Amino acid sequence: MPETKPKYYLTTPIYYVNARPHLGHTYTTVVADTIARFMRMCGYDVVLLTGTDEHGQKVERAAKAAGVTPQAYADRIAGEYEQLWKELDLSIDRFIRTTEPRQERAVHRLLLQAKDKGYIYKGFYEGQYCVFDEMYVDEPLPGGLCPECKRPTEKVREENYYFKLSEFQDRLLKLYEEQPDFIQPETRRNEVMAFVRGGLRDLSVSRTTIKWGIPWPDDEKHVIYVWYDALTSYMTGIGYGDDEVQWEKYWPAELHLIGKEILRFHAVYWPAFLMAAEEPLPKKIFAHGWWLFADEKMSKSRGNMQYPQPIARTLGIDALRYFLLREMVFGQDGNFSRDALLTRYNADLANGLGNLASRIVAMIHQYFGGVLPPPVPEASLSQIAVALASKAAEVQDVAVQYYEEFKFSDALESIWELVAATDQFLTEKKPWALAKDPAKQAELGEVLFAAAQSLRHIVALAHPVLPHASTKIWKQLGERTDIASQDPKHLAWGALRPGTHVGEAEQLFPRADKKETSERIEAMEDEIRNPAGTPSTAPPAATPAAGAPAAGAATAPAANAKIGIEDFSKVELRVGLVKSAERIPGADKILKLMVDIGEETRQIVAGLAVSYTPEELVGKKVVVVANLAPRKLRGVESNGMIVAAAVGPEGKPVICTFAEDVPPGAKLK
RNA sequence: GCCGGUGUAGCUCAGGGGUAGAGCGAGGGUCUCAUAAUCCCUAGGUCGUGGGUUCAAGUCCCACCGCCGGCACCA
Repeated sequence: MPETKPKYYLTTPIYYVNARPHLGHTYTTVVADTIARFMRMCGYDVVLLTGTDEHGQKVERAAKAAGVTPQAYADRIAGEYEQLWKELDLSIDRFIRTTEPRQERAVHRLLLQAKDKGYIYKGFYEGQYCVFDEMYVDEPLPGGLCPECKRPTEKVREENYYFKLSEFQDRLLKLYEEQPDFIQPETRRNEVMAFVRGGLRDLSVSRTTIKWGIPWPDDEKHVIYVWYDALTSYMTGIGYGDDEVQWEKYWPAELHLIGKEILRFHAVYWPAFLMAAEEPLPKKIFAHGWWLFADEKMSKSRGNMQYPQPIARTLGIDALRYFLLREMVFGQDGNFSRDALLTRYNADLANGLGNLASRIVAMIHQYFGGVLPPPVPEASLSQIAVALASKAAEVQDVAVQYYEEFKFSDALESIWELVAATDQFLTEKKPWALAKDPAKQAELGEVLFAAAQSLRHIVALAHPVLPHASTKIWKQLGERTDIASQDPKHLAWGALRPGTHVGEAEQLFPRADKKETSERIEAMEDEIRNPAGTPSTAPPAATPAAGAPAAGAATAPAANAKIGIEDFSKVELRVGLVKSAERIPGADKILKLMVDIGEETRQIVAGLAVSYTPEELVGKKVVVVANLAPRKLRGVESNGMIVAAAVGPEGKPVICTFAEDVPPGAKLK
């Protein structure tokens, strides 16, 4: 027994808890999970770490806005992360929270190691400070404006501890040169090198303006800089300062997977911190790109936050994973759209893999009573089966190579070449025709065996990306072995065992009606973005064209909590008279209404089309939520909401109207 | 502003001196085992613009335009 499995330690970022987990976090973690699964299949002893970074100014402030303690706030968001990873069934081995006691011990230890070597000193930070954003501003022009909020800045002098980053310039450059793949992709490496060549200033690694953090050892006025804290958690998570055996075994990390926005911290500060403490350096930092939405970065202020749950719950976890890995070239930015998601889903998963599995399994049932036909002796493989077998071998090599290079989209593309080749193979060999001729039973068996074999290759190779669907198909083929322990480099053609019973054909990826599914996903997203009963925290109509709550948006609502009259009075309800109503092209559930609410006529988009025709609504008196922040639905701006009862299992809307005549604009209380 | 990248079929992109490619979408046809799935055929695109080098340029050089990223303490 090989007890000396090589180890492979990889990390996602330790996510900052000032935001709820969204598609971006999900992407990184899904990539990490895919690599972890692949490496496990290849025989590595894999540890995948993720976690939450819970200290710092922004958390302190968000907690204050939510009216809870920072710890309570962090607990809530950290819980959301843990719950999401669980829902997505990610193979996470360790979860670290920076507010755990072991983290403080670890951070102190790493810091003191650096301090003992003389890399930490006390100094003064002096510069223009923005009180509102609580941050120092570059280019300390006295009286200059804050680039973030455009408010005047003040000159501030703060006592800080410093890290002698300036001493590491040469050592860092040497690292990047000697280990060219330390930073990937290459453009990122170039950026970092240019940055480091430009000279490094010492880094202040403590703050006195914040309370929420790990206290400086023996100087309680100071709190340790969040990045020093967060980066150290990669070590804490595997036992640094806590479990020496684990620590010795797994450190250094083979891979830190990050988003490009936090590259510098990982590629410059982190190795410097480790050099200072004389600890081994991680092997590789890989910075991936962002998901863009209509070419915009996802952000709360743009109101285009995208969450993974609606996709996972409508199309399945594997479909979400497939899309994320197939659509984005790893390392570059990618565009997310629901349309692209559904196109990929239908084309590749439903029509492609799902249909292929279904036709093969169905034919084995139909023609062989569900018992896998006997294998083909190598020598008698027909020409076409030989071609298919060699295609499978080729795809295997290519896909493995791509996985190793983290080129997931290429890996999947090549695996899908085998899907297409197998479909072609069936089209050419026509097993349904062979089945009609009793003399061709053996040939029929060969064809189906070869097709089943090819499918086995496909799902084994796709397993890191599609862990659930691949396992189901694996079992449908009568495999008793564990797909997760197949070595993708050594898949044997002909390894299927004949005579075993194949499972029932199951539709793993039912074709999705684009329009209907898209609307379902959108509705679920709205629900996550603006959970029912959450008063919008956005200032009334202050932000243009955005429906997302502003600061403190991470506030999750306490479910069904009682509210006081003062909360209710925040909602402005008015009588509205529907002046006109029309359908919106491409949307069959919502209508665009013009509603007279007294002093003005508002454009409101309402989800009433399933219950009412536009004609029915015109002239109706309705209840309007008048002070709702504007938002866009299907590209059409909506400035308010029509109150309606949700009836029946589908929640069909029934509008609320008045028994007696009321003037438009009258307030409800 | 400086540095780097990028601009190719409706969409996403590959191709880096020698008669323009793939996937998806769309149109037509085919089979019927299968999820109205599969398979086959159909893209004539000034390869951002203008110069240049060359027998020959998406492919090399120069300039310009558009877009993206980086240019330190924001996770």
